[in-house]
Amino acid sequence: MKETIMDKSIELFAEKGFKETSIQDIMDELHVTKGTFYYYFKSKEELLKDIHLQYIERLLENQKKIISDPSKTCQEKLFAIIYKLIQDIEKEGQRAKVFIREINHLSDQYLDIVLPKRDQFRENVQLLIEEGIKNGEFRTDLPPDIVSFGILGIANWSYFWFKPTGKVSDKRVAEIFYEMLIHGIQQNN
Amino acid sequence: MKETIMDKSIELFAEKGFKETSIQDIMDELHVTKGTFYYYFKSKEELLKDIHLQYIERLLENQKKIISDPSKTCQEKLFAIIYKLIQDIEKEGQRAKVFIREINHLSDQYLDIVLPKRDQFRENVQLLIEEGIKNGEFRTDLPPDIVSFGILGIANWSYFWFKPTGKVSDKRVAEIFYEMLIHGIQQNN
Amino acid sequence: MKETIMDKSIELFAEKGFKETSIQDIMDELHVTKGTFYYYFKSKEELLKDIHLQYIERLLENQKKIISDPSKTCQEKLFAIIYKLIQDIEKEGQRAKVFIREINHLSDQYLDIVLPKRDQFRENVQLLIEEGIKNGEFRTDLPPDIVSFGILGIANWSYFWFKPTGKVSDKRVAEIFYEMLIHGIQQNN
Amino acid sequence: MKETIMDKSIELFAEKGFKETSIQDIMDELHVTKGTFYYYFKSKEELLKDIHLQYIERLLENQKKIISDPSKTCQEKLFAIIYKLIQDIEKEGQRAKVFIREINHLSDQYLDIVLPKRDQFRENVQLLIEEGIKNGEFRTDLPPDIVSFGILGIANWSYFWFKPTGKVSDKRVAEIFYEMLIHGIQQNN
DNA sequence: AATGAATGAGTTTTCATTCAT
DNA sequence: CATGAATGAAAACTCATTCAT
Repeated sequence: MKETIMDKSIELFAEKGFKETSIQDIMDELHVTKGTFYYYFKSKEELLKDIHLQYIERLLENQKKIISDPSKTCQEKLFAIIYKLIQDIEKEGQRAKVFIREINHLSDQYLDIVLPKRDQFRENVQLLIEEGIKNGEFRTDLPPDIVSFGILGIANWSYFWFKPTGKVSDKRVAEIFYEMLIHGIQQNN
Repeated sequence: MKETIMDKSIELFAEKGFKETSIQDIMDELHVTKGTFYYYFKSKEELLKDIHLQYIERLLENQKKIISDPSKTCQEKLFAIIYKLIQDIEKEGQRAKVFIREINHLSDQYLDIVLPKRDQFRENVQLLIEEGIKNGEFRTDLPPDIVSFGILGIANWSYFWFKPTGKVSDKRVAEIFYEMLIHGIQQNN
Repeated sequence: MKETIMDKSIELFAEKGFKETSIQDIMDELHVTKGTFYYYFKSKEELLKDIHLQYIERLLENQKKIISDPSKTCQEKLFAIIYKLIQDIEKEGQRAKVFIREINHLSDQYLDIVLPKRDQFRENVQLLIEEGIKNGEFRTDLPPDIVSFGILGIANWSYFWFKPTGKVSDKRVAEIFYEMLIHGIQQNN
Repeated sequence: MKETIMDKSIELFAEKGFKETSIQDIMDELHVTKGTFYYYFKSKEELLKDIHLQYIERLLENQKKIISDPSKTCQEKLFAIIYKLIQDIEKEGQRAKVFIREINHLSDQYLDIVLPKRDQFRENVQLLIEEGIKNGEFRTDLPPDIVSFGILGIANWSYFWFKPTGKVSDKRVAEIFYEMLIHGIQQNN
């Protein structure tokens, strides 16, 4: 039931927004009464925290798997991360939407738990860049932290416009972004 | 007065969020009564629409100025657009925050007015890329629409992390992102 | 309107209790909507605080008038205070009931305002006793603080049993208590 | 278990109030589930009734022991009753608090059981006074019913202010009140 | 005896909006 | 232009109670 409530709330939060979705709305769709919600969650905000935590933890896990693969170069790992992020929109689009859009409805108490994990995801990308710089895969004249923000910007922003139903596949988008990032958009003669 | 209300509401919307800010909150800070609000605005949502419209129109104007400058190459124009966007965070950070974050509180009726202008901003970037491809400045093997989304992702995402008070200036960030985009992050031997 | 709400709420709090009376109950009887309540009061608890404060301040005022009368002996003043307290049940019985019974529904924040005034009322009785001891009216071998608690106990407890409609008048009850206190209940031969 | 629930609920009712304490609160502290409560009690109100009944019955028993002691004078018996009441605060303070403060949360159905016993306790004091009047121990010019209310007022009110941890012992307080009642507070020359 | 899930009616509170003055 | 009062619909949350297991 707890899982059911989370799933349905993600669906509604993604569609209408956190503030616009009432507990009533969620429970109505599940054909159970409002009181039931509070048997499983302490508050609406706790539910949102759980959604965030579950999502970022899965994200970190995936990232870890990719990064710790010794058979891949840094460039390949970078592609894998970007691909995974965009691929997620298809399968976990709603979760991602909520994760990116509704973070500001968490109060400090919960942010203290969620934000460090979010930061770590970005930091791991930075570490990957740094490693790539050391081993000669990446340019030495670009600051890895800013670059990591740029890369995540490209990928995360997809949630605002990418439609899985469109004519361009998630893999193709990832490839284009990867190409753009690796070789730049300038024409080389 | 209308301008005063808009300014104060932007301030509060940016800080606390649209839903979290009541008309009362806004008017309290202006030391006028709630009723006054409805003399100047039909509804809270109309206020939000006005904020969005004002912002995107100024953005489009700036963009137009940059693009229509015949003395600049496409690459220079691209840099100018990125720089302008990031520079805005410093001067218009609150407006930008509201613009990016609170779009989903506009109902269809208002989205019909705002969204086309938003799209046009992105489309203009795409047109710039296309022009650059034609004149040999940009690579021909990358689809301009996806690239334009990527570029805006890099720039817009800054609103989530860029602190004007930090040790890296807006100009420097813009330069790094520009470099990254133009030449790519790969080390070339 | 604020006064009307207070009056009606005192009536209902006295009859049914603070917790048992909902804002709805109060406003229903006044034929206005619930929202109106929050135009006049910040919360239900603030209303209770206002009731307490209004009551204890009137009590202190009356007490001051009695005590500062130079034409009365301490014994006469003591009688006046007791009489006033019991007399109040007839006219202000509901207020008194709420004042005595519902104090524990005020949170610390409000208790800090109300309790010092309550204490002062008791302390003033103690000061009166002390003065009477000095001028030879009262026995020197009884501690004035405990005595003051005893006196207030006798008077305040009336709220639990005294019925203004009964066959004994408020004045008669005050006289009996006064006699009992002054000369004791022992038969002297 | 039933006894355990009663004990813990008295503790919590005394501390936070009847309405403010939920069944959940009580059972949480006992590390059992809410459902268990309804195996032992029909309702929350029945629990409160049981607490009241248990308390007043013990009180009546004690009173009976004191009153039926043929070796004591009425004055001695009166002292014993007052002492016992105040002494109770130390040992049974929480029970007493609930007994005095939460009576109004009992509905008529239960009041019919509890109130007669409460009244009887007071009436027994009245009977003691009447006996003392007959045998010449007490004044004949004071109505025994009102006097009994006064005596109980003095004693019961202690629950609102008497702190067992204070510097004055329960016995000393009882003695002072007894003296005050017997001989009065007036200075006799 | 005890549990765990669910209910439903109620509670306080918020707030966009209206409107006579 | 601006105010102050009122509305009404909805929100989050609480909790005594029930009941199958």
